[in-house]
Amino acid sequence: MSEKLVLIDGHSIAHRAFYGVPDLTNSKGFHTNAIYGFLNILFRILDEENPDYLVVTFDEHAPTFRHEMFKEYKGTRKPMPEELREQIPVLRELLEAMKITVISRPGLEADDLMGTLAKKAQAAGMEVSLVSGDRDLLQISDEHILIRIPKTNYGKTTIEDYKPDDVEAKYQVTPAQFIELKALMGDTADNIPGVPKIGEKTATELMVTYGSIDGIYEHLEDIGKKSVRETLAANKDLADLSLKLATIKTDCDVELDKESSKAEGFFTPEAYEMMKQLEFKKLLDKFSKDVVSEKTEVSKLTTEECDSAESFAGILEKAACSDFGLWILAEEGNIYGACVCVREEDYRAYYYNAYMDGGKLPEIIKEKTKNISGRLYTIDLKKQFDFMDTDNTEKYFDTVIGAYLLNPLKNDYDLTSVANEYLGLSIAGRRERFGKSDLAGVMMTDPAQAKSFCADNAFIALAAGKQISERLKDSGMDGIFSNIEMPLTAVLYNMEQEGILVRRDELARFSDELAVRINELEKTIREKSGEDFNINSPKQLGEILFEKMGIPGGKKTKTGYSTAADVLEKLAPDYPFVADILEYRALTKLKSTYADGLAGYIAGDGRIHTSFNQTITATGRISSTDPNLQNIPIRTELGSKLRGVFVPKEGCVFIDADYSQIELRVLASLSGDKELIEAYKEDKDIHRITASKVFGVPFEEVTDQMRRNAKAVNFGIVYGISSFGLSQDLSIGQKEAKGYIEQYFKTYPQIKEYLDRLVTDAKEKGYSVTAFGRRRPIPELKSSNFMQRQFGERVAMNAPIQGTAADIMKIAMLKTASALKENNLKSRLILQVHDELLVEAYEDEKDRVCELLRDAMMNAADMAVKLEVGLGTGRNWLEAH
DNA sequence: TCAATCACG
DNA sequence: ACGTACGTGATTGAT
Repeated sequence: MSEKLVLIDGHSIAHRAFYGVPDLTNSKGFHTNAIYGFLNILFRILDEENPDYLVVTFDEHAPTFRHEMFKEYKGTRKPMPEELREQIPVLRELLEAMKITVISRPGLEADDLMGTLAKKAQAAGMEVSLVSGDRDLLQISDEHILIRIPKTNYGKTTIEDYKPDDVEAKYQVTPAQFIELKALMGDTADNIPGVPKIGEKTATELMVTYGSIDGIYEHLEDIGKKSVRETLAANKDLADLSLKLATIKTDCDVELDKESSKAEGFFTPEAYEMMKQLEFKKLLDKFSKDVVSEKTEVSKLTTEECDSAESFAGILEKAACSDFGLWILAEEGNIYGACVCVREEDYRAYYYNAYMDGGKLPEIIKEKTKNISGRLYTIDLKKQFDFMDTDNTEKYFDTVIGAYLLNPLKNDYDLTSVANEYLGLSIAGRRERFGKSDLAGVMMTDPAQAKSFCADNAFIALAAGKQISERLKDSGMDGIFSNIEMPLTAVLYNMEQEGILVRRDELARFSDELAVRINELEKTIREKSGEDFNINSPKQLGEILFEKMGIPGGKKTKTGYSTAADVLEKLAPDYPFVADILEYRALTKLKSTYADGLAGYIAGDGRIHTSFNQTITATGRISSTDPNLQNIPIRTELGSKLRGVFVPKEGCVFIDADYSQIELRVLASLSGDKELIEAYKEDKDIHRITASKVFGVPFEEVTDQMRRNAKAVNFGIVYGISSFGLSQDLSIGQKEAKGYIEQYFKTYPQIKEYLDRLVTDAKEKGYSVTAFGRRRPIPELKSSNFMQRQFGERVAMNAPIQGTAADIMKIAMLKTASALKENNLKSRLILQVHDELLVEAYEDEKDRVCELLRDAMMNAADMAVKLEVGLGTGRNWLEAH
């Protein structure tokens, strides 16, 4: 079989990708969409073609022979936007790292290099595929030269393939004629004034009839259309020039170096490193698959398999005398195996396959990890807790949480990403190894794979964990890691296990009630609009509202009209129809997300078990998913009824405790602002006091409007205020908003100083810090983009405040959990909503729990401003709040 | 898979 | 001249 060569037009493909792939930047604000799109096309071509050789060509900045031929020649491509231009050198660097031959020559365009290489390769008996976004290349198409033109649409790439037959089928001309056709149409040199331009239809007709531009000029008199005839007649020279400029050279001084152009070995560590910087997660997975075999040797891990549960127990017991890795292979409550990893000279892993004999393993693990003298390193501790003791967390080290603390901005802290970041190892993740099959299946079909997966986890937990541990110490975060995050993992695990009881019947009834009103609204909306459309589609709704019904209220979003609530609310008083839409929206939201949505999560025990995620937020808060129980409605009366379906179990009541304005109190404390601290000491309505001070009126004379404004400013301050943001929130002019802010800072001058300091410090360090030492990197502060920098500054002001409040709440949770335990109480923490805790308390423990809860929360941190806690009890969540 | 929307703190 | 409040997650329609 003949050898195959793939040639890629680097500029043209990057260009196409740039416009075809949605805007993409890495966390440093560097645009990456062209590179990303290019690589996608590259890998797709490689997969499809499996070529022997691969060459990428680029244009050079230097003038080409075409410029010499015609001084006003500017090339056929549009000028590049900066976001694309900056990507080209990085792309070339990456290709170099992948050991891909890149050819460019001053004085020649990529087309010419490809044309020459293609024709030469064909002459040497090779099959050639030429990939470009530029149809001019079709002239090169030949018996053994396939032209491939990728089109990137909506993120999907399709490739049009052209052999000479295909060119003829589509354009009715041969490849050789094709370029004459393009020249005739004038679009190969459209920046040259005076070049004749003939429409595609006419041009094709002429080419088909006369075969070439020369042929056309020979029969100029025969051309029927006067305008066409005259255009051509007037510009013969320029038509010839246009053709010359568009003709691709096939005789450049360039040769294919077979040795260096071999299409193999792209997956180098250097390339991996670059892709990591670019944050191409999907492509990294592709890489790790290919690099994994070579890398595991470097890791020097040897794995032994224990032949009995007893021998595994012995090894675990011995390992637990010093630091060791432990990872349990389990799924949905079933345990399939476990692996211990220790560091002797190299890393040694001991695996036990418990598939046939799972019964003993949980006991062994519980018993042997009870009193360990070293530290137990693992990955994703919360999931491992099904088979581990939740009590002695001070001995545990979860690499996932550690890696999160070191950089809370990442998306993943899994095996693959931690191994790569802290050890430079490429370790395949679960999906890559097992796909979607469940562990039960893997244990049967490929137990060796299960073993190596389990061993890798134990190994990486230990090896990466040591690195992470060091870095935590260096950054002063070992304290929050060991004293807050690790014990908190156990608390969260227990909360998830507890779950919360939900009245399924009430939920269904509420859903039915909503359905009735929704149907009515649907009918009214259709009648009033005279149209049968999908009200849930913002696109369709926007068209009905602003086009068909002619309601004023211009465009906003990229895709069309904004129909967001804040826009519609301004229209609602004048248009009852809009008010109907708003009500419809509110009700369908309640029904789909909450009434119906929550019902789907009720487990066999009648309770909803959410997941509390400890490694998601940038600020240190926890988040809740599947379902999210941190956004259950409360702000509207109708919505708040949903809280009524969350109830304590028989014999219990709910105790709800929430911090009063914790973020503002944190701000007052951290800034040390005398006025604000004093205001809090007065123990009166803080927004009213602020209004009184800011607007210079006696406390008693503050109007509701003034209080509202002051409250908005207080919020704004915490978010990293801007006059625009405040003006939007209050629907006032930006000038007026600016005035409020100035007055506020005059009232509380140390707040201003503090916020400025936060920004300065963060700029200097590159990260912000909470009162407890939790860091958040803010790369945006170094951005060349004004918007991004501005965002970075707001983040620098907000993160320490939100983050400190989050730290305090976490401490309060730990205190609460320990206090419940120490007092041998059966009451349990079940929910956390950022500044609120919900406890399912036994009736007879109610008073003690109230006391202990208030105590834990108020004393979680010693602040300049006292932390106030509001307590409530009730037979459901709504009542208790 | 993304954008728009809206629920919460 | 730009075009913004901070932090989340779920549902929907369009692609």
